[in-house]
Amino acid sequence: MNGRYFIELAEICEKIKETTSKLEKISKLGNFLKNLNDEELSATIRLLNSDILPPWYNKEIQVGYSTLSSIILEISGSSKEEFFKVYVKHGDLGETAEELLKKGKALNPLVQDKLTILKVYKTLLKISEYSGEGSYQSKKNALLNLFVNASPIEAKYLVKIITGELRIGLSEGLLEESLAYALGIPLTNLREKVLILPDLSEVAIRIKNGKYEEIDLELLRPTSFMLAEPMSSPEEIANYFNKEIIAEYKYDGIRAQIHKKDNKIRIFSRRLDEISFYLPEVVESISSLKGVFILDSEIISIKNDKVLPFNILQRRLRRKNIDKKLIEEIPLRAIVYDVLFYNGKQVYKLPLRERKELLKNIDFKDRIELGFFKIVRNSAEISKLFEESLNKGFEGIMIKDPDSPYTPGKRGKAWIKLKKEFDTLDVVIVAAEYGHGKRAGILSDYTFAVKDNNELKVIGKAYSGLTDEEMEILDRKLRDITIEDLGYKIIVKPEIVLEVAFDSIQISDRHDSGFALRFPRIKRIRWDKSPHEIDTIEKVREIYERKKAIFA
DNA sequence: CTTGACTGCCC
DNA sequence: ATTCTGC
DNA sequence: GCAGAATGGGCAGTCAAG
Repeated sequence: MNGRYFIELAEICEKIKETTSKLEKISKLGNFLKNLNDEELSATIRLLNSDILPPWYNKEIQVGYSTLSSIILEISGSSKEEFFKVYVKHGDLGETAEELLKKGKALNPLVQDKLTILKVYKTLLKISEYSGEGSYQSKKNALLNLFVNASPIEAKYLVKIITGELRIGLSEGLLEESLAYALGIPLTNLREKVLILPDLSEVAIRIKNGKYEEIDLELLRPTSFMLAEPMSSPEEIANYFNKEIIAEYKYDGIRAQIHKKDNKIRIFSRRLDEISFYLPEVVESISSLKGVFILDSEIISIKNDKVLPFNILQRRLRRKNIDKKLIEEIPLRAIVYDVLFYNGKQVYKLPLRERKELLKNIDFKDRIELGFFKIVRNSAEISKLFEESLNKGFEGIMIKDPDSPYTPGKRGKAWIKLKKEFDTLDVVIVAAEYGHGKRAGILSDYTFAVKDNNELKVIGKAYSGLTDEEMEILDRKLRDITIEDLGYKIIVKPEIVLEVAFDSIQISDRHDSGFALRFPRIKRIRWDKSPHEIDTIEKVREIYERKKAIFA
C-alpha cells in the first residue's frame, strides 16, 4: 500500500498546534487536503474528526486511555513511575507518548514500514471490528503494529486521534473551514450541507465530485438536531422576543429523531446513533401511524402519572435484551414537537408555526403523542407555564420563535430553554487533581465534602465555573495546605469553601456521602466562609427528599 | 460464575 | 450536560 | 456570537482475571 504518508499529516497537525492564527491553520490544512485523492481525503477527515465511521453505524473502537497507556509503556520501555510523571506534566497522553518514545529505544528500529494515512485509517477500522474473547489482544496487536512503525511525532498523533482529543486548536469548525478552502467553496455552503448530512467526509467527497446540489435531507438517515440556548428568567425571554411566542414543556428525557418511510422506521439519538433497537414498543407505535416523515421528539417515561427520573429512563438505552418486564417497568412515550419532513416534502425551512400546523395532520396515538404547546405573550404567562411544568415533574420550558425555520445543528436564540433555578451548597475542598491539556500541571479539578456531625463526607467533584485566574490562585493555595501527595492527586486540609451549584441530587455510591450532584459547577469561592460554616448532610437529604416528592 | 476495569454515550 | 476564553 | 477546550454523574455492555 502506498500513498500519502502519515508523517505528513502529523507534521501539519504540529504546525496547526504551533500557531494561534486561524487563517494560518486553515491554509496549512486546506492546502494539504486539496492535494489528496478521494479515499485519502475521506480518511484524513475521519481521522481528524476522530470519527472512524459515522455514528449511525454503531461501531466503536473500544480503545481508550488504559489500552493506549499500556501500549506506550510497552514500546517505550519506560517505568510506570516515569510514565506517570510525564503524563501529569503534559496532561495529554499523546504528548506523553512522544516524550517517552524520544527517550526510549524504539522496539524494532530496523523495520521501518512507513505509515501511510490509509494504513492508519484501515487499521483503526479493522480494530472496531474485533470483538469477543481475545479481542483485547487483537486490538492491541494491531495497534502495536502501527506504533512500532511510528516515529515519536506519529505516535503522538496516533494517540490523539484515537482518544479523540487532538488539542491543537482545530475541531470540527476549523476542519470545515479548511475543507471549504480546499474545495474552493464558501464556508456557509459547506456548513449548510454538513448540518443536513452530518458526515463531513461524505459531504466533502460528494461536493468534490460535483454533487453539491444533490445533498439534502434524506429519510432514514439522521440530520443534526436543532439546539436551544439557555436564558435565566421569564423577563429576559419576554424582553428578547417582545412578541407572541410558542412555549412547550421541557422534558428531562432522551432526544429522538424519528424517521418513517413506508414500514421502515429508524430513531436517532442526539449524537446521531441509531437507537431504534432499544425502543421496540416505540417503533411499533410509530408503525401504526400514517405517513412518511421525520419528527423531532423527546422520549420520556411516565408511570402512574409520574415522570420517572432520568437515571431510570437511561436504563432503557444500550440494552442488549429488551423483555416484556423491562417494557412494563420503564414505559416509554415519545413527545413529538417538530417535523422536518412530511409526506414527500422537506418542511424544515417552513416557519415553526406552520410546522406545528402540519403536526396536527398526524393521527398520534399509543406511545406517540403530540407535545403540548401554547402561545404566550409576556413574562407572567411564561412564568405561569414554567411553574405548571415543574409541578408536573418536568424540567422547565422551551420558548420558540414561531417565525423560525428548523436549523439543524444550530444553537441559536430561536429556541430558548428555561430550566428550574439551581440549588447551591457550601462545601469544602478535600482533594484536588491535575488538569489536562491547557490545564496540565494545574490543580483544576476539586473534590469537595459536606459536614456530617464531626466528619466530612465527599459529595462530588467540579471543575467548571472558575476563571483561569481563580484556578491559579486556588492552585497555589492548595499546594500550601497539602496533607498527602498521591502523584495524580493531592489530599488537602479542609480549608477552602466553595459555593457549588447543581441541578439535582441523586442517591449514589460514588462518594462516601451516599449522594451525588447532577451537573455540578462552581459558583464562587467563599473566602469569607470557614469550613465550620459549610452545609450539612441533613440539608443535602432535605433537598433530595423535596425533589423526590415529584417523582414516582 | 462473578467481579471490576474500561469504554462510550445519555444528560 | 456547563462554563470560560480568545478572536 | 462562534469555536474550542476541559470536565461532572449514571448507565449497559464487554472483556480479562480470579
